[in-house]
Amino acid sequence: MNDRKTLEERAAMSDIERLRHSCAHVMATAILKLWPDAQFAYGPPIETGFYYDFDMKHRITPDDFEKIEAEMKKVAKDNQKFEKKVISREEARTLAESGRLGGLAERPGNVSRYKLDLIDKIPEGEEISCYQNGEFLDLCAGPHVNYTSKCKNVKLMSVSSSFYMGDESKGQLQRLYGTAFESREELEQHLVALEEAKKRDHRKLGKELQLFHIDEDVGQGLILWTPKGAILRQELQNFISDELRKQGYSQVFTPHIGKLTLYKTSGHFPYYKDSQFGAIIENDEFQKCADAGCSCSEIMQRIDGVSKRLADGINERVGKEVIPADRVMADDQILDGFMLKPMNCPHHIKIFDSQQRSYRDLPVRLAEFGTVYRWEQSGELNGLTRVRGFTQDDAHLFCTEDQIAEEVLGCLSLVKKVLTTLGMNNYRVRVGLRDPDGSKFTGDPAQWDKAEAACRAAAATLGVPFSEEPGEAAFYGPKIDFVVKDVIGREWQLGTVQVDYVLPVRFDLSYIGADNQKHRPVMIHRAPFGSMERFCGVLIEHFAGAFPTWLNPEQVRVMTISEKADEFARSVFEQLRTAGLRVTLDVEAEKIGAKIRTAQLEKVPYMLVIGQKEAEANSVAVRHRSRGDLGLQSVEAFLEAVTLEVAERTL
RNA sequence: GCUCGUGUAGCUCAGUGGUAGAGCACUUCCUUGGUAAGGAAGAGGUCGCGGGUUCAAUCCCCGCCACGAGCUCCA
Repeated sequence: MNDRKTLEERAAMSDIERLRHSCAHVMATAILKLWPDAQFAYGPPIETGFYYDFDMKHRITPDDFEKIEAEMKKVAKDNQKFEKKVISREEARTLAESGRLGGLAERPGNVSRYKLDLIDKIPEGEEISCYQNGEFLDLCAGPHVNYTSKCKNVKLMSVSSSFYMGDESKGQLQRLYGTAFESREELEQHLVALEEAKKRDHRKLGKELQLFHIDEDVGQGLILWTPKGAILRQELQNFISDELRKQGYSQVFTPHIGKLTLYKTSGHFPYYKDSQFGAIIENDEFQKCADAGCSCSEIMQRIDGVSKRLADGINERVGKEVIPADRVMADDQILDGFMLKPMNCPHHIKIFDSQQRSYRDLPVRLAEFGTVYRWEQSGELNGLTRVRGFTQDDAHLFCTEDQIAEEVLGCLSLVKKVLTTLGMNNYRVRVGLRDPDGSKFTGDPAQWDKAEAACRAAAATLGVPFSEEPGEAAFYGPKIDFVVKDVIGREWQLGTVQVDYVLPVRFDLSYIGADNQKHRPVMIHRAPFGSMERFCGVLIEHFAGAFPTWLNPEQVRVMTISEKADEFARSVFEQLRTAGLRVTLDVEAEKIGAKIRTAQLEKVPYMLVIGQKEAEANSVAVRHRSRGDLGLQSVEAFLEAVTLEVAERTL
C-alpha cells in the first residue's frame, strides 16, 4: 500500500491477480451477509492470494471461516456479474455517505468511512468507478473477472490485524487472508505445497533433530546451540575459515561489550538506541547519580552525553554538525557505561588503529565470527531467522581507494563460492546505490561515483542477475546484497558487502602513503552468511534437515542385525571413529527394520548394516538415506569414499 | 510494540467446574530378527506463571510470560 497504482498499472493485472481481486469482493459480499455492519477499506490481490481489510464489531476467528466460505460458495454459485460503473466524484461521495459503498444496501448512520477517505485520495481527473456483483457495491478501479462463478476455488487462510494505510494512528482493522486459483487442482497443489513447507520449517526440524533450543528463562530470541546444531555451525565456520585463509584474511577475537564512548564515536549510539540493548552502567556510577539526586531523565541525558573534544573532532572531520551541541557536556557529567555490541566494526577499527599502518600493509583484512546483540521487537522474533543475539561471519577490510574494486570482487567471489558449495543457486544480487536526493548520504560525490562503479563492475563479473537500486545504499556507502530464495519462495537477505567512507573519518583512521603523507583508508564490511543463526535456519529448510554428509551432525550409523554381530560392528565403529567420521553404533535389541527406520527419520546419510554375513566377509552392507541399499563394500572402500565425500564437501 | 489466536507427559495432541488421557519416545524384561515400526510391563504431568470468582478452577474472569499469524520496524 505504498505508492498509488496508476490506472494503467491496474489494467496490467495478471489473470490470477484479477481473479483474486474478484475473490476479495466475493469474500466481502459473504462477510456482509453475515455481519452487515462491516466497513471495508482495502482488498488487493497479493503474491499468494488476497486479503480484505475491514472493521466491524464481530471479531473473526478461524471458527468463522467455514461459515464465510459457505456464503462465498453461494455467491459463486449465484454466478453474479461483475458490473463496472463510472461515476462522478460527487456520486461516489454520496454513495459513501449513505453507507452504500462496500455494502449490500444503503446503511443509514453507517458511513463508508474508509471508502470516503479513499475517494478523497483519488487524484483530480482520474476516472472513478465502482463495481457491483449482486447486491455488493464497492468503490473499485478494477479490473475483475466477468462472473462470480470463477471465484469458487477459494480457501480462507488466516486472520490478523492491520492498520489503515499501514498507519498505527489511524486505527486497527481486521484483515482476512484467502487464496484462490483458477482450478481446483491448482488450489489443492498450493495447499499441499504449504504442507510440505511446514514440514521443512526450521523451528520444527530444529526441535526434531535437536539442532538448537530457545529457552524462556534465557530469553526470547537468544539461541542455545545444542551439540548437533553446534556441529552444523562449526562445519560451516570451518568451511568459511578455510576460504578466508586462502584469501589472506587475519583472524581476530574481540569481546562482546565495549564502552559507550566507542559507539558514540561510531555513531551507533544513541541513534540506533531503539534497536539496542540498554546501556550497562556501573553500580557506583548509578549511586553517584542517586546521591546527587538526579532524575531519570537527567540520567538518560548523561548517558547520551559526549565530551566537547569528541564532538568537535568528529564534527570537524565529517564537515558538519553530526553531534549536536545539546549533547555536549563536561566530562564529569557524562555517564560512560558499556554496551552489548550491536556491530563488530568499532572493535575491528580499534585493532586496525592499534598500530601505524603503511600503504604496504594494505589491505588489512580482519575476520571474526563476532556475536552482536540487537533489540528486535518481540513480534518480529522468529526461530533462527530473526533473533536478538547472533553471530556474524564478519570481516572488515581496510584498503586504499584504488583497492576497492579488487577487494569488493574478492568478497563477492567468496559469497558466490559459499552459496555454490551449498547448492543455493536461486539467488539474486542487489547493488544498492545512493539516493538521487543528495541530502540522504554523506561524503564526497566523486568518491561515491568511484565506489558505485566498482560495485557495479564487480557485480557484473559474477554472472548472476543483478539489479541496481538507487536509494538502497547504506548512508555511509554503496552495498551489494545477496538475496537468496528459499524453497517456499521467501527471500532472505543473507550475504552483504558494504563500502564505507564514513567510519574511517569518524575514527580518524589513517595510513602512511608512498608520498610519506597520511591518507584515509576506506573500509569494506562483509558477511557472506550474514549471520550464522539466520543462515543455518535457511539451510535447515533448504535441505529439509537432510544435510550433505560433510555438514550432517551424524554421518554414519553402524547397526547390527543381531547380537552375534556386535563384536565386528564395534570394530567397524572404532575404525570409522578413529578416521574422524561422526559415527554412532546401534546395538539395541531391535529388528533391523526398526533401526533403519529410526536412522532414516533422523536423516543419517549412511547406514551400515552388519550381520554374520558381513562379519565373515569382513565387510559392511551400505545403505544410503536417499539412494537406498548400495550393497556390500569393504570397510576400507567405504571409509575412503565417505572421507572423500566429506573432504570435497559434496552435496 | 500492536491485534487476534495458542499454551495439558520429552514430542504430537484428546479432554473435563469435582486435582487428567492417547499415540510415539523413555526404562526394564522377553524376542536374536536381513533393509522404514516384534511383544509385554513400568515410569513420567502443581494442566505456562500470578491473581480473582466459586464449597470446588486445568476448564470461567483479569494480569503477566512464551509461542504462532499478520501489522509496524529493521544498522
